[in-house]
Amino acid sequence: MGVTKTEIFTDQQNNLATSLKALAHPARIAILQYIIKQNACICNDLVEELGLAQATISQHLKELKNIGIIKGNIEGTSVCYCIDENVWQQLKKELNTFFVDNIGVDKCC
Amino acid sequence: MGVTKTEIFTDQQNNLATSLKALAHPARIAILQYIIKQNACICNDLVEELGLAQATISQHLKELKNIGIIKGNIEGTSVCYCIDENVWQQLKKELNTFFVDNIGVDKCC
DNA sequence: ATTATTTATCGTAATATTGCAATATATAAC
DNA sequence: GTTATATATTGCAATATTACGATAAATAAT
Repeated sequence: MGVTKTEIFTDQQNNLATSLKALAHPARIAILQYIIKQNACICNDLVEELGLAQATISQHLKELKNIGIIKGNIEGTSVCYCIDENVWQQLKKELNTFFVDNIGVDKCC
Repeated sequence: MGVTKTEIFTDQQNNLATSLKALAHPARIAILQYIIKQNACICNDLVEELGLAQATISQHLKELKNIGIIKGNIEGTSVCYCIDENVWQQLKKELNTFFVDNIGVDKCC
């Protein structure tokens, strides 16, 4: 086959997996780090900063937009991208819930 | 092409992306949640719990083992899997660093 | 109006991922 | 030794991802 069986998992599991998948690429991590450092940026900044083709950067931006973690404001001919604070904090919270502390040591059989 | 250009990113970016990719599948999230709930489990428990083929579960376990977040102790014919506490906490810490708090609101242009 | 700038989309090639049946391996039980 | 049990590996088909050139679309500058 080659297709994930989403129907056998919970919405929470599917959604978290989707969000993590969007972050799980070095270019997209680099994009987010750059946006955070600069507060905001346009696509072309990232093309110069990262050294990937414009089409490739645009595609990565689209994937980040799909999970809502960034949003873009049109400014003349360019688009200004920044972090969506609400989505960012929501994902941070979900990850904190997942990475619960009391796992307890030496519980392996 | 079709292959990630790892050489243009930092080790930190590549490593974080690799770890996140290992978590970014609903089956692997479900596996980790089950191990945490039960403290430990064997492959067959997961086959029954998740309803995926044994070969598929074994493959997912392998990917989780690859990033070190779980480890397996051989117990007779079965293998007992549990969370590797150190790797788990390390990843949690890296994610907390990434999800730094002071992003600041309304910084978009 | 024409030209430059910026981004998005389409098409395509290379590679990776997902899932499973079949099979191999390795220990336990008889 | 044979059989049962549990896991890993191999091979394969279906699908997804990554990257980029070419091109479209939309505004800005001249």
